[in-house]
Amino acid sequence: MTRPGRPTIRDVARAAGVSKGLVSFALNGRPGVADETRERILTAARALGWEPSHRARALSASRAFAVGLVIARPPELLGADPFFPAFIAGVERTLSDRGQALVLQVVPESAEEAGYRKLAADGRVDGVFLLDLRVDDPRLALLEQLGLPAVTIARPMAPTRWPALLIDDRPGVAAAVAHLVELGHRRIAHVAGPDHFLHGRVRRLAWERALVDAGLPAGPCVASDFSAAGGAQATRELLDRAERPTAIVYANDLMAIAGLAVARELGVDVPGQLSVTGFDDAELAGYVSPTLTTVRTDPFEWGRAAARALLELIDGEPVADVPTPPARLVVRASTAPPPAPPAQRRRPPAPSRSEQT
Amino acid sequence: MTRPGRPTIRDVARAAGVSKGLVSFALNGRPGVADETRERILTAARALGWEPSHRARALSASRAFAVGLVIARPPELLGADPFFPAFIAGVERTLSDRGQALVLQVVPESAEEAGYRKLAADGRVDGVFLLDLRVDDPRLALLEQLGLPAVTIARPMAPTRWPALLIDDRPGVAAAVAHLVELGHRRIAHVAGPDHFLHGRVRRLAWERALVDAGLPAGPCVASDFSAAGGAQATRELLDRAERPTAIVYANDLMAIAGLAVARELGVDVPGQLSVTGFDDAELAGYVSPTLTTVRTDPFEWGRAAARALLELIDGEPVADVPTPPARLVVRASTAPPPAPPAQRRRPPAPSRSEQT
DNA sequence: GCGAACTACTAAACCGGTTTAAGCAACGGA
DNA sequence: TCCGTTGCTTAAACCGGTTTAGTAGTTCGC
Repeated sequence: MTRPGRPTIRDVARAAGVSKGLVSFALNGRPGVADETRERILTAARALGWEPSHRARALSASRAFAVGLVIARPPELLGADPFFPAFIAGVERTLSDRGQALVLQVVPESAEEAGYRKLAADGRVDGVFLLDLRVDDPRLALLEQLGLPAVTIARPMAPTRWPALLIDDRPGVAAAVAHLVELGHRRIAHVAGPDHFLHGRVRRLAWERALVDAGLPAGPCVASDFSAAGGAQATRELLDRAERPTAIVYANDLMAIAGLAVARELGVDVPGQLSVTGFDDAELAGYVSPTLTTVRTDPFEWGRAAARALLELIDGEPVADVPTPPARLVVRASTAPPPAPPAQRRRPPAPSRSEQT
Repeated sequence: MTRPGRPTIRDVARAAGVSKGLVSFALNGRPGVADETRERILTAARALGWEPSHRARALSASRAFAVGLVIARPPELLGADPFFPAFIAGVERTLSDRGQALVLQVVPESAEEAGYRKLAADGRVDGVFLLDLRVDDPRLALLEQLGLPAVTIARPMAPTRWPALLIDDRPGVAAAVAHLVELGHRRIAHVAGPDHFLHGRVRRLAWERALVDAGLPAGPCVASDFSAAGGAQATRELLDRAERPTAIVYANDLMAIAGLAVARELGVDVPGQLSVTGFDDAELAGYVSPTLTTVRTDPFEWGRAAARALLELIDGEPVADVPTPPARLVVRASTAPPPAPPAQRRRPPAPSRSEQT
């Protein structure tokens, strides 16, 4: 009498002439099983085409064998951000080797907390990634309260019990500013991301710091929102000012590309009259006109590394913060020396600080 | 003695003074439970803060309460495509109300089949979405063989047992071509997606058909790959030809935007000398220069509808193909009348066919 | 020659739900 | 008065693994 459906551990046990428990032992490579018996069991399992039921294992082990990702951005913003797909692909690269799955939640911003609560309550995942960190991020306390292991993408301001992926945007921004300074720019503006996002703030502070390091006065900064619409609006604002900047450092490529279009509409030549840098190195960055000087990051690698750390954490191993390779400035055609000043207000080149990385 | 951890159905049963089974009955609203008792059970459950273990339920019901999505595109391509995040967000909107989760797999193209096999073998999901349909898609047979319910996004060429989300790109492309024809264009080229992708082929055929309908000769077509690099390359090829097209219909926005940059590099004014249309209406489409005339689709709504259909299918209900609202042409600044021909080769306006939608 | 220790294995409990079969009480009909 | 229903409830099996406790049979030490 053939029972329909997938074979279970019972069928294997019967076929090998042993008990269920022993099959489990043999499969999990535990000691106390005679070599000859283990071989017989594995052969029987293979012959039946048995693989253990993930669901049964999840129940008895009280583990989900999955990790979660809650995304609380509006879809428009997601759609243009090259970060996510690459990050997720990297995560999968690690997960797939280890029989783990990725559970994704895309929720309205208002439902973010509920998203994590639900993943935890349902026991859908054993841990989560914390993306788009905010200043004083309330999710850190939430996850601690929920007892849900997490790896933070970038290091939060307040110390936490969770390991962090050490992403440092500062050298990238610093390199962009240094590049502009080297070209001769002195009025270097910034179009920032929201200041409550850690990466928004960090990039802004890095820009500020780089100006100081170059001995330049503080430059104009417009807070924006990482969106194309926001980038366009911010650019218009900067170019409307009496004293126009000769260069704009954008906090991401999407805003920078929108900025290119605005400059063009206003008849401001890039890079002739205005230099522009982005951040991310999205695919389009190399295919707009002029091609965009930007900072290249490696979200795929981040995903791999973050997933590895999270799985180790879930396994109870002690996990330290994970370093990542530094970002690299990619110089293209959107940056050039500033236009010669209309009135020759000559000043000596930037004082103090002689070196730049 | 307080037992640690989450309360289980046992605890609720004990608190309400009934058996486990009755708690299950009460919770699932099954008949045969006295009203007074049901109330008592629900009260006890609420007091204990109990919610049923998803894992236990999954085991005994042989259901995962989750659906899957396997994405086999290279991450660069994903990153610039506004389709996915919006589609996924729409899927979630449906899922989250019903206690379902989304399991995502991003795999190398070579591992696509393995991705589905694994989702099925692990019992991680009860059904999947089939995206990026190909001509003679082998996954249709695979899923049938695996017994994994599916909803196809767009209707496959060969009939299947799976319901399809009826997405018709043709009216969108037709509207774009009609718009160009109305402006006076007669040499309308196409930069196509890969022809083995259904949406690549469908858009190309729709373009061909629209030319015929307008009484125009077949136009030049360059097969490309939906990427910015591909779009740029294809554009260069078209603009290098002896007889340049006066308009190019691109199969997606990403290629169109890359095309704009190429035109600019070559000194071809858009829309003065060349009109350009895209497909998708990505966020950036409204923020490049010139702003892009394109076809707006609604992937969020598609996600909602597809998820609804898939859940019904999984529940064993008969599911018909799901209609979707038609795409809409969004006219912006990248289209205009063609330049006056250098040599006045006068011909009467397009014959036959008088109406266009 | 007897208990201790070890090896190889089995039986049964367990994870936390759902579902089936059975039990009990009250009720209606003949 | 007895039987057949109907309504409510319980006990137990079940999903398919993991894990613990326990049992034979050997080997070792003294």
